[in-house]
Amino acid sequence: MSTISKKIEIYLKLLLREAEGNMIEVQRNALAEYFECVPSQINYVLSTRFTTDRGYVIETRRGGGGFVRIKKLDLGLQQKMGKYQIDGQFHYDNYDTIFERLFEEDFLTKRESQLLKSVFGTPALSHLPDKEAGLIRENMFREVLNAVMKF
Amino acid sequence: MSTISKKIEIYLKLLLREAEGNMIEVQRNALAEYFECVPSQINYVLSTRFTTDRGYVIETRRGGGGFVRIKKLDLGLQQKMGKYQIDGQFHYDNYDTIFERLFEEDFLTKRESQLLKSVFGTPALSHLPDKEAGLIRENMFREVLNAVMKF
DNA sequence: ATTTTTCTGACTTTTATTGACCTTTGTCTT
DNA sequence: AAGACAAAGGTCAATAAAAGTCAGAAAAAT
Repeated sequence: MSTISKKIEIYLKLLLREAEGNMIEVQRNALAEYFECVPSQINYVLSTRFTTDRGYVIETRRGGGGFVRIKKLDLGLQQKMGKYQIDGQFHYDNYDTIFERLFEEDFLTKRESQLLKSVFGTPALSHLPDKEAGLIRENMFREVLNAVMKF
Repeated sequence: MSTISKKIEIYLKLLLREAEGNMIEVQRNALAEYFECVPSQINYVLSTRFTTDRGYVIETRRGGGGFVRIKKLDLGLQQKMGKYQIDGQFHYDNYDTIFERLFEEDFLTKRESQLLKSVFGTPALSHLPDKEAGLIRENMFREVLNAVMKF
């Protein structure tokens, strides 16, 4: 039993496989017309099947010349990054080391790791209680991992 | 899909790169005719893409021999960012713009600016009061400038 | 019979395009 | 010098061309 959503999903994934650079651009309205559905169904498909945790990144633009861009991320990278993930119990206390390791493992360039070290460094957060600062660094580090995986 | 506005933007930036002294002079009507659009669309492009925020200065003159002059500012990093520091009120909405600008000005790579945008973004500091978050961003931004200057 | 998933449409927001009308500057006539 | 006209560019509001949101209906799955 194949629903329209399923068909759209399959179609988009086909396009993705055939595309250069794991990336495609479609127009929501055109796609909806092609599949004879309402435009918002495209959003439904995107939000249920092309989610971040499945390794997709969606970017869109409204207005004249608008588009929907779907990027498929490299899962291998995600896996390899997995070991850096903060999962509640664990938290880092030495981010300098982490960023250096990320550099050595080629996830970051030298400059990138320097930049991050300076942002995470003491002066910026020094006026906060240690615990608070630690929490903020954790949150920021999560964002960093996220960003790196999207490269 | 590319819009006319986008094409005009690209064209002007191309001219700028090839021009002496980071400055070009065009005629609004001629440009509009070349791109087969109404003259006021040129103003639209200028006001949405060649803004002060992005480091451009527009001067115009009406009447016979009128022109539109577009200057790309090429100040040092210090001067450019000094502007943001002087008014002090770094509005955090603006950090995206700042990092994009730093990328456009070749102080940061695309990736670096993406990284920084994600670190400065809402999620990382969302649990803090706005004022506190603003202060932290300011401090971190100072560190970023410092690091960039050492590159 | 419920719960979950899919589908739909009304309403919103963002970005781009167009055109009617306005202002400034330069030049030509008288 | 004044006025008329031409040759620029400016403004703003209306419209068009996208995509987003969200709640409720319908269909499918359990």
